[in-house]
Amino acid sequence: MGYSQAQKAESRQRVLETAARQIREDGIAALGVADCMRSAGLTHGAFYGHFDSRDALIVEALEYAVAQSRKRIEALKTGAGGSKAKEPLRAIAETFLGERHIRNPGSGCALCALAGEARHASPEIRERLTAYVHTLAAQIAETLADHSESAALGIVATIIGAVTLARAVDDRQLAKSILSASLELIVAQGGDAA
Amino acid sequence: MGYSQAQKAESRQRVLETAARQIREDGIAALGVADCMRSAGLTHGAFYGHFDSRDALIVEALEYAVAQSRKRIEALKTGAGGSKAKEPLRAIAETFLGERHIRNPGSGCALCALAGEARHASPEIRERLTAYVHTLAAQIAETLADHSESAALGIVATIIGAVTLARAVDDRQLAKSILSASLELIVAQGGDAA
DNA sequence: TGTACATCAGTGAACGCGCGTTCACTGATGTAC
DNA sequence: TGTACATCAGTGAACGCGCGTTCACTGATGTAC
Repeated sequence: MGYSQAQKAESRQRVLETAARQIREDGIAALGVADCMRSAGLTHGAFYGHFDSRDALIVEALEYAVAQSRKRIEALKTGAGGSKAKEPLRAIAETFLGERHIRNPGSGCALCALAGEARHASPEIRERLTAYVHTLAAQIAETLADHSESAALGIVATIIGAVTLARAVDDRQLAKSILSASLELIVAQGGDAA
Repeated sequence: MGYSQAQKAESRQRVLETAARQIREDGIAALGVADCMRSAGLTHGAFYGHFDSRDALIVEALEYAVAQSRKRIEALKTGAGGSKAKEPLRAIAETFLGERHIRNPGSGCALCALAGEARHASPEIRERLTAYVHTLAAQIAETLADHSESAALGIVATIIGAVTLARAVDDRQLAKSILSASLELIVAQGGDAA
């Protein structure tokens, strides 16, 4: 068939983004090399021209997803998009606990999607998710009146638990109740202009 | 070899308990029929004399684990063992967020162990975990001053998130911080004699 | 500018392995006489 | 009470399938002349 070098880079990027979506959507364990390549518009044989192994792809895909999440939260904090950043904690919590995020794990927060699986994952995966917990807690602490790292960790736990449960449960009404109750609990912690 | 009928029932129970432990410890996906049978002291061929399929075993094992959890929380609420039931919310939270529970998922709360995997599990599994979320929330609501179902759901989210994260993270100090911050957040919600 | 050829991204068949499931067989149990 | 035999829990080999990985091959790209 023949492909230029630029096309190879594009292919690789497509595989990476597909994997980053798939691991968040269906879990790390469910990511199949052939399936991922097919979704990226290639056949499975081409895979090893781009990545050393399935595990290597997964680590890179996770890094990609985590970096993406970091940027988005930073944007929420500073109120990007020209909007006010009056209540950054509320903005962050509403985004995490919002219907859009709950229904689209594939493009959402990697920690929310993978926290439950992390315990069974490789050291590389756990390491990167652990680093992201630190980042997320620090980002949230900055939005608190007292900048409390401890309070921020409690909020992170509530967010992860609420998102995980809302997605786990097969009852939409219950999911909504979990999310609104958790949002309330979080903003009450703010001590902010909330 | 030859076995009596009583021994068959014992074997079945042993397989069930082994499975209930293994799904909580390593996840549903990781449960292998051969592995589970070996852990129960049998060979894999005997499996289908006890259960229709791997999926049937998993559903039954989950039911077993959930029933066990329900009873334990009920005991904590009423302060079983002769001890006081003065601060049942604190007692429950401390048990869930305690080191012992974090380090022993195999004998702990099924929801804490499987919440993250539930999204990818069969409808039967999700159904049973959803029912357990209702139970757990109701049990916790009873310990709150205003019996608020909503506040209870926020607390459940925080518990699940804290336990999931503490187990996910590869940094023991961070895990401890998450747990103590979450405990504080929960008891502050109490409005109780906390 | 045109032609020959080396490169290499991608293809698709094949391999090895693990796992869920099946099945012919074994031998102690416990009933029938 | 003792013996013959049907039952059936458990054994272990085998099967089929899916998946990660390998590899010989294809054919467009882009360089050398």
